[in-house]
Amino acid sequence: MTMRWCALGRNADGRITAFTLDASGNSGDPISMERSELADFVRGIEEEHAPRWVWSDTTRWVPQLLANGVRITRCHDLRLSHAILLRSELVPNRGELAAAAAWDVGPEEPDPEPKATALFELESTRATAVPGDIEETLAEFARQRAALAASPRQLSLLIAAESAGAVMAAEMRAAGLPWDTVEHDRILREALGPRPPAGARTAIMAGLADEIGMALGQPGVSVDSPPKLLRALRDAGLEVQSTSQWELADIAHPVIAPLLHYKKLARLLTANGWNWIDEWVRDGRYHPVYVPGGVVTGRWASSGGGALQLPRMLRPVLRADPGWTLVSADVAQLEPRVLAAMSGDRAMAAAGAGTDLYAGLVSSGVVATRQEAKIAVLGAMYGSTTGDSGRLVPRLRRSFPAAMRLVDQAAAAGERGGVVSTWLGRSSPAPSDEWLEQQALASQPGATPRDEREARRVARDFGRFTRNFVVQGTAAEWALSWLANLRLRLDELPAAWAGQDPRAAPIAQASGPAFERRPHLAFFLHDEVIVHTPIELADQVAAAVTAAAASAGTLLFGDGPVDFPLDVRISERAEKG
DNA sequence: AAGTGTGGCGCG
DNA sequence: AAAGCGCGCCACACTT
Repeated sequence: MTMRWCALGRNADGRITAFTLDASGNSGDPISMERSELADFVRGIEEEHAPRWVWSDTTRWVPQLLANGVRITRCHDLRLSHAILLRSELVPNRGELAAAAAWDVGPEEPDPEPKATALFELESTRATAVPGDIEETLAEFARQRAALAASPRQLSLLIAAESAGAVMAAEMRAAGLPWDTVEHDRILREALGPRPPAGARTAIMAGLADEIGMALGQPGVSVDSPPKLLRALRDAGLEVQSTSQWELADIAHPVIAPLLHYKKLARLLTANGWNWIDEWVRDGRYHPVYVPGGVVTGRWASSGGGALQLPRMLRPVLRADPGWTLVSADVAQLEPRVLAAMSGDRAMAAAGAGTDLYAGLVSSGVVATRQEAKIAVLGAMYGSTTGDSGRLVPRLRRSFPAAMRLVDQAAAAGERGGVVSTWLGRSSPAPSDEWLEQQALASQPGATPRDEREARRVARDFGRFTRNFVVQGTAAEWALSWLANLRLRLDELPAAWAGQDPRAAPIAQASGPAFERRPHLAFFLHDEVIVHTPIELADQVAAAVTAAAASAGTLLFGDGPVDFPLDVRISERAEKG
């Protein structure tokens, strides 16, 4: 039998059952095992058959496999797939999925760090976790296969990409991002001065706070409390509505400079200061918790440590192990390129034919400066109507009618309370009952002008959401495809080192047994990826990153005119160890 | 004391 | 410039 899928589930008695299926869905005999046998079982099946593993929830299976040094190539994550298929307007037969309500749950809370133990802890502590037993796993898989069989092909791509994302998120969490705490401490000291006692300001911040109090004529004013600070500013004669930095920046007053400086330092200290290092960096690795599917558009969310908000000033802190280096890549203007590809807008594709789409808009005469191009494009995708951005959008409408029609139609659908879908078929959530009720009330005879105004306002809000949903969501699909393709290419690379004694290959011990001799994904942020790799393979990794981007473009959009150029950098800070 | 809401700011 | 999309996290202020 050709093994195409291998489903795993647990039994009531705590043992694990594996069910293998061929392409027709015929199953082999069930295989029952103790939890302690699972890692070896998966390793053996993976090497011989490389099936698509089918399981309830990747976060409950992969971390323990990785802790035992076992990686898998492909999976079908039933929880994430259920969420997509249940809501997708492209799935015609959603009734059975809707009836399986036990599968419609959000992501689990982050577990404590999985231990490298032979015993698997597959029980969830959460009451609302998805079912993990083998019968329910097989039943849900059958429902999803039926749904996919009745749906357009691209949904199968989306399910595969989402599932690959789940594996990659677990792998990146386990491997961690190589983090130089000495450099981090140096940056903190340079900006903030020596580490203060717990809960206290640094001396530099205290000095700035004194300056602020002096400048306002209110010694001891509370800088950390926006309401109090706002009152103090207004008492000092500054006509501000908030204490936001963008409102303060342009005011000429002695308090502004120390205040903005203080805000910068306070942010650094509380968000990414010494306490953050203590909490999140272990053994030279930052282990962020990625949450695939955590954003409605399909982007990943994160939980713990603010992985998606690492400030630029801390980028020098990312440092490869001795003998290793970091290959970083980001896509130039991913979202407008995705919009050009989705809409088939040939003029917009042509503007992006270089490496800089914004520069392309300038040279084709649509706008005068690169800055204007950026503002105009973002305004078009976000639904801006006022300011410079809103003023520039009509020019785009003339130059790129197909692209603008696509986002305008998505916005119109949202304003009507409708649902829109991404290129691969992820659908937006319907508006809330409250929203619908508000729209209904505003069209009743007794509605006040205020009712109508408010209803129109929230309608436009929802239209901006659906407008952006199709672009942001499709960009997330492109990025997932890119990453998944890259991962497969990276797994082919160690062969390139053949002829060398594998025992001589550099070891990244801190990344754990599954990653210590191979290039691996280390970080992902919407349109940006970082690979941690032995130096010898860095050029090949860079080539793989580029090739993967081309593959993603072809996978989603065929051989269309839109390309997705990358900025690829190999870290210079790594030293041969 | 613990939970919820808000302002502010970091990222794409 | 600070309006227009999506997030997470912190400190403070207010509620229970």
